[in-house]
Amino acid sequence: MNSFTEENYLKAIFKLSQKTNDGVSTNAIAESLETKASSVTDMIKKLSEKKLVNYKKYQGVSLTKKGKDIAVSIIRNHRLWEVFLVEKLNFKWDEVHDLAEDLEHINSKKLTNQLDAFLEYPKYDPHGDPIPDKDGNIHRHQDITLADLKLNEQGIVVGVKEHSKSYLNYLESINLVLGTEIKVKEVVDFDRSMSVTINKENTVNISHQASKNLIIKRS
Amino acid sequence: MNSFTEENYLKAIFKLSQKTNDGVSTNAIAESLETKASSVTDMIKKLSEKKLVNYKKYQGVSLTKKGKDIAVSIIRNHRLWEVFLVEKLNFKWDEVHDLAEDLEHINSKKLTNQLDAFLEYPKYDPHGDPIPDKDGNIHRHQDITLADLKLNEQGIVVGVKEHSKSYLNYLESINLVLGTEIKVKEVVDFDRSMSVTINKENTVNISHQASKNLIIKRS
DNA sequence: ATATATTTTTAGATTAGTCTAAAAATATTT
DNA sequence: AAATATTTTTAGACTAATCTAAAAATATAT
Repeated sequence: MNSFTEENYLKAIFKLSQKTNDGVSTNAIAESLETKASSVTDMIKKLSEKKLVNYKKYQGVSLTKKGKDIAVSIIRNHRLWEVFLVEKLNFKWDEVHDLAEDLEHINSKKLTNQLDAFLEYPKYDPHGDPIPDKDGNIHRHQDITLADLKLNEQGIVVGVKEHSKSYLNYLESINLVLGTEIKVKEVVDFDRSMSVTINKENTVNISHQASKNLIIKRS
Repeated sequence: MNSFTEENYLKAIFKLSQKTNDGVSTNAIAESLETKASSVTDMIKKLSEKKLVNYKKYQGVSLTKKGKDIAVSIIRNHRLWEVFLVEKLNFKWDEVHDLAEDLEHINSKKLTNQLDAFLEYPKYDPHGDPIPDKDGNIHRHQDITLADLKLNEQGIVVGVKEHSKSYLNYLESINLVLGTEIKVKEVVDFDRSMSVTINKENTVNISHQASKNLIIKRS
């Protein structure tokens, strides 16, 4: 068995490798887990002993098959629990992350799969992140954001790239939730802010900072 | 915040004080948590520092109000999760204990109360143990077991005093589940075994060991 | 009431995970 | 290519929770 701490390292390494393709650096892991580089080195050695990561001194680290399987299954747990909290227990999408961080470490294949069935095999969590299936397959959205849309193009909001409470609250305050239809009415050249129409009803102004974190499916 | 370990000590002390009324002994705690007396002494000192237990060397230990509140809320969590696992995720009553041991430590009043509401405020868990309410009140069953019933008396099975997989499996194999109506048809004097009729249908023989662990409500 | 047995506590060591400070390796600049 | 900066690793220390072995306190038996 692996400790919560080990699992959190595996998850962090998995998420960081998504971005880089390359080996993940000690410092990147330290930053992501809000710990010190020396602690990371220690833990990497331990994970390497357990054959969960590939590691050569000073060369960065990558997950082995075994390590990746664990990371993916924890992410699966996390996202299923988020769905449960929102769909069944009436939590808001900005309230579920921390609880899911704890729940994800409850280690039972049966629990995970029964929960999945109970929720009717959801494909995405409340933030639009894809839920890995039983076999660890992840169907990612195409990486198109609102900021990529040109004048008069339209799409459906299918996810967010930034998960902070403040961003999620802001989106909700302007009625921008998953499934919302959005159309670009104006693009301001100098700061890349946009005017967009939401659900063919109201029009709002959105900063580039906000639009580049909104994942869109063209429609 | 308290660690899982601290919470488990509080829970163990709470359960042991139910039985004794008196202060709980170091050895009793050690046995219940499958650890050593010396470890218990160390932890008791720590809990005492935190004002969660009353402790005087060599005099046994008892919970303070604060300690008791924590213990009860963990038991509430445990039993609510057991209901969830059985009612919503189709677990059997002999499969849920270990998972609930983990889930009980997820610390969120909101989660607990929303789960309670989602389950429609159950009063008992799948083994008939009472679920403490929001304010920590516990409505215990009267302590009558099948072994207390006389010839021709009858009652409803409302709980078990022994939670081992083997006992629970045995009960299920003879169709003895919560809610079953049971009537004493014969009591064998020398070994106190009984013949009982289950749901007015079939009649089975039950050892004293089995009957004294079955909690009954007279009917 | 003294001797013996049991229980509880203390002393000192161990393991997991973390940290700081310094050393070693790698990367960047001039 | 040497000097400087950055990153990574090592060395050694700390805390939480545990353990074994021995000492101290309490309980039981004769």
